[in-house]
Amino acid sequence: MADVTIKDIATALGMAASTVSRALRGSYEINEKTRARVEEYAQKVNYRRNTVAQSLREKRTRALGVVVPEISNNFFSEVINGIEDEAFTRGYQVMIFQTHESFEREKQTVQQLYERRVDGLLISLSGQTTDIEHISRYKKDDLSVIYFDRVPEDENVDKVVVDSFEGVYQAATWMIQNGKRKIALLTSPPDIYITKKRLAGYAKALEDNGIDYDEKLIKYCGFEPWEAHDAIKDLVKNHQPEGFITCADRLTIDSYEEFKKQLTAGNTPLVPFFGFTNINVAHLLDPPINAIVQPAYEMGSRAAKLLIDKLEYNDRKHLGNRRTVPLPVEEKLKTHLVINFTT
Amino acid sequence: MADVTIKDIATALGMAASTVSRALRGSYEINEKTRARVEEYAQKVNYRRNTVAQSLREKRTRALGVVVPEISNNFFSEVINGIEDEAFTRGYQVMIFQTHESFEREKQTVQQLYERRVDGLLISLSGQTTDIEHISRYKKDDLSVIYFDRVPEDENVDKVVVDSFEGVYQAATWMIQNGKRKIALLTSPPDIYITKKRLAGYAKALEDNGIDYDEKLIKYCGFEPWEAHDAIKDLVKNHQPEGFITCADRLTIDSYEEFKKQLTAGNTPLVPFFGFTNINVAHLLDPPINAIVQPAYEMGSRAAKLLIDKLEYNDRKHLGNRRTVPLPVEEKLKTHLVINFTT
DNA sequence: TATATTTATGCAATCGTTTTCGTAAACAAC
DNA sequence: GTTGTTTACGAAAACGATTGCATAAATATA
Repeated sequence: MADVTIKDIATALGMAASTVSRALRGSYEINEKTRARVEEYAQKVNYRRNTVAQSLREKRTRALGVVVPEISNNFFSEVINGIEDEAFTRGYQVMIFQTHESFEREKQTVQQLYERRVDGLLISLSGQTTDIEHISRYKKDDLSVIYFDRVPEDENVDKVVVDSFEGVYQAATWMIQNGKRKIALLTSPPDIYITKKRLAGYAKALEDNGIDYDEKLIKYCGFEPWEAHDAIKDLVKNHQPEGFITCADRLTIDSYEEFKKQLTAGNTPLVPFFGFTNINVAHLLDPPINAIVQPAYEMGSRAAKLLIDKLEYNDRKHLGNRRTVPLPVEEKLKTHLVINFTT
Repeated sequence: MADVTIKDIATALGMAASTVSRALRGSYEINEKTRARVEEYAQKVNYRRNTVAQSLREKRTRALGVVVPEISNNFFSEVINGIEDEAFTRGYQVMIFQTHESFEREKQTVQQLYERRVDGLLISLSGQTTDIEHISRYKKDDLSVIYFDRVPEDENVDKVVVDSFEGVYQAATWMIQNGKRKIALLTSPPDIYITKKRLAGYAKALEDNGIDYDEKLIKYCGFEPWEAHDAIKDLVKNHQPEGFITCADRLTIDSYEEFKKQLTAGNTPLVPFFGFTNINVAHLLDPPINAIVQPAYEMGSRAAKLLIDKLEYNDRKHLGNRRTVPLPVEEKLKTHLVINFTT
């Protein structure tokens, strides 16, 4: 049978659709008895409101779009977890999409999300994305956006990030305190914003401890496993680092894999290995891996909270309160070290 | 500025909304010149169709609902990956929700999804779910459903599962071929459908090799880590198994953790450890873990394909072709063993 | 030239809800 | 008993896109 609509209920009960609508949403101007009748009947015929119609009418969907490079990545799935929880408790629903690191797909996805009229967007940019015209072309009134993790450099957008400077600084400092001076750093491509932060944290730790910065210990890698493998091979062969720091979830696994291979082959001594990683089995690896853990869940829930707050603020502004445009927010979350490997 | 609508374009170009609509969707009955004018103008004013309105009118959303216990679980995120890819290429979008193993939340979520008028639903049941009235109460015409992984026993529903009987059978057989006879099995609670399958596979492998079935080597665990920990402790202390097989992703990690602890403490010899797991670092663990790998990505894409095929079949039926009700489908996917540990 | 047929477009209803604006009926105030 | 006020509800117009039906203009046929 087709769905039962508000109109059906109205006819059945001999009243107007508007009355049923009001009764169902508990309007104060409906008589208690009428409300009870409507509710009872609605229950009986298993009425379910049609959110599509409601969204059209109200010009809002109570849906949020989430765009990430890859869902099956511990970090992102934890972030999504956080987003979903916050959204759920605030009565929003979440549509999730992945770009597979493709700019084209990101562009398409954002457009589709806009066409679906999601109320807001939470996005972590693809590896290929260099500018955000494809996102910012939508008016802020039409689509609120919060960036997280992989954010644009742009000053005028809201974002939630991790303090990578601090994270790398801490990891490098730990290395140095444990007597290591030749510390290899594997990180993302050089022109990305976040790469610069990481490099700066690394450099600062060295500087603070009077160690010379050696360009040859730095490797820039993309998303292909072989890039990490090659980097490790080269480092081991030509520079024999006394410790490794890797700066992304995938990168960490890929380099660790090769590192372990080199270790087993006897090409490198057992040295500490630090990774920006959220894998939940870091302590079960052998040799264990030290982790710079990003508060992924929290990043998600904070970003979602920020977005929803913004949406509800936007709503309020229509009530005629004078509008003070809120400044762009940048939330910076702290990483923490998990030491599984001790020298 | 508010969105530009089809009507806006119509007024601007001095034509009717219907003409614009037809031009935009490339109807054959629109003059080439008119179409070009409309398209050019639409482009210019950055027109985006409003999917909400379209969905209301067409009575379909081209959205699929996905409900899983937990997103941040390698298995499920891989499944989602598969779903999303298939859906994307077929022009559907995906809304993802998690139940956190709660029946109440599952019920709420399914209802919300229905109210949103998703065209179909892909669901893996929560740990607390024992019957599916909360799902099947929606008429099949209104909401097509495909179950995957954690499916109901019901014969009348479509599902995609893994051949757990075979998976466990193979793992147990491998153990036996490697000279192990006292094989511990850690699995899900006893009354669940899938548990029975797993037990049967285990029992059959023993039987085929003339080994007695020992009830004491079987442990049933829920989702709490301590349950796995306790199970391992007890097994090690009282039965000294010559091998372990665990039957779920979480369970595998939790038991392996305790197993490793016991191993380090010298309470158990180094014996093979088999897990139903999709973690991508199984080979990097020490001792390495043998995996019964489930084709998670494929499970997702198959389920999505099944669902979309069904939806499009349902559409066709309105064209008046005589309707043959398709029988419920059960697709059974093969697991495969990944041997990282050799005796 | 009158009629039939295409071709290209407009009109208006529809999808299911919400909401603004009325307005009868009931009640209160004087 | 006339004039306000509530109270409770109905009528109708949105929201934006699609589509069946009607029709004017252009072309073809007789």
